[in-house]
Amino acid sequence: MNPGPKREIRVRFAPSPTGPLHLGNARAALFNWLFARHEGGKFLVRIEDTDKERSKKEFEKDILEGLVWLGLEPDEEPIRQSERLEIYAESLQKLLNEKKAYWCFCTPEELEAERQNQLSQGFAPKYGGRCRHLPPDEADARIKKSGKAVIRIRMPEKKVSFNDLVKGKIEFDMALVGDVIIAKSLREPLYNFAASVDDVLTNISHVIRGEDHISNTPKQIVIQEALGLEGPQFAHLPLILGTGRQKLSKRRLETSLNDYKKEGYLAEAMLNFLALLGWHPREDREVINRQDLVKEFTLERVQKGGAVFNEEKLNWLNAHYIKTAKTEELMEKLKPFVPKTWLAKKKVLQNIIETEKERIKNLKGFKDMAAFFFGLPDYDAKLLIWKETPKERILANLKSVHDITKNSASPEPEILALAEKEGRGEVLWPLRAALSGQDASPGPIEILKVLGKTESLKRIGKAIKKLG
RNA sequence: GGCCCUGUCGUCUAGUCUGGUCCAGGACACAGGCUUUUCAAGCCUGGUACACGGGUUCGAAUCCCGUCGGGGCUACCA
Repeated sequence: MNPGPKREIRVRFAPSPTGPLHLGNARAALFNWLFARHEGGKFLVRIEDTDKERSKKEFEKDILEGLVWLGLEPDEEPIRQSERLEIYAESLQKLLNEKKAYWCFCTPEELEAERQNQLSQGFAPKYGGRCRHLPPDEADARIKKSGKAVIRIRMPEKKVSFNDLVKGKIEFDMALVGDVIIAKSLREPLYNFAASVDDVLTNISHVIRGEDHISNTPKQIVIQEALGLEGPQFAHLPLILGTGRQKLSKRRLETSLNDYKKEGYLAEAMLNFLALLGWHPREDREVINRQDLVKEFTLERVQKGGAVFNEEKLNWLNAHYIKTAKTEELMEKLKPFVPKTWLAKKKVLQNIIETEKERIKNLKGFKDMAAFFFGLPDYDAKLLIWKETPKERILANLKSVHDITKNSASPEPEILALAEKEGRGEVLWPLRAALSGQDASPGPIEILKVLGKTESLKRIGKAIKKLG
């Protein structure tokens, strides 16, 4: 609890690979990373895969990939708890030898009956301590015979408090908790034990995690005390909530960060958004890049209350980052989202991106938005008509534009002049419709430039035919 | 039920520690307007919040007490 004055800052992100990396986890990872970078410390990743049934390699992969995407790569090779069983067994044996932990032979059925009984009488469920005073040699004999026993820690009946770096002082009465199970066997440690051992053995200085772990904290402190090792400081982050302050919806929870990537969100936008969920810089600033995030981040400014996930703001940030991105960079990011044939026409694609940039909401939507540049969609002749303008006038204007485009080296000023004379809507609308085949698109002159003379003439010609 | 955390616009939040400059500021969203060939973008304007009730004080979003609301945990899951 009393970190030395020069203790090295080491934080960890410790997900269990029982599901994809979701928003809550991603934010916990980000805050850890930010804290480490701000303090000049190290950011580590630990895979908590002690639950053999639920842990899956594919989830581990998803989590690690998500971190890479956000640029939150660990400073040391990630470690896996499943590969550290020896270490936990040793610590477990040590506690057993020192009588700080003991074997418990109660069956799950007995325990469940006890729990129900306590609940029905209005008591908080707690282990009664039947096996607490079994003589060690008797326990050893039984363990050799049946092999079926779990390990419990002797919970001291005292109050345990810690100074949470975001919540302040928190105190628990451990008399209410009782002797909790810390392992299913010597080689099957449970979460609270494995995490406690790892945090001290890997020299973690600050444990920054979701507040769903607050009630685990005193147990972990007791375990670390029993081990005789100096524990880390704790900081518990408010949870991300769903609409209505309810739990984040199942759908949202199951939406992995990588799904957002596939939907066309930029890592920068996601990072910015996640940072603002439960944290805020000193100044009123909504758009804040990675570098400034690192510079500004402190745990003191982390919000205490839960934050509702608000996708509209994410969308706005995403559009903002797209709008302000360099075309070259945008092109790189767009690559996985567009047909290969488009990529072959690099220069054209670049011009298209330039014209559509401020309209793009997400990378995925770009394809539909820009498709008309590569092939004129079929459209109804009615689309060419501007408001109440007679067909004949539209036709005449399109013909004039066709002539200008065909004969002039730089047709833009002349088209504009024509539009001034004949009416902007009467000239520009049908031109735009003819070139795009859509009711919404960038301006006609811009499209014309991207399309080039030949293709533009073809499209205008087609429109004239449609009207004629 | 018990234990713990938490409560400023619909949402993210500034302000709370160190009471007055806050009849509460910014952002997203929304509404209206400007611009405009369309859709966007941009610009301008607008509305909406200190959960409630008591104190303390000349004065409270800020301090104290209570109530209510929300969340987490209560596993041989993490």
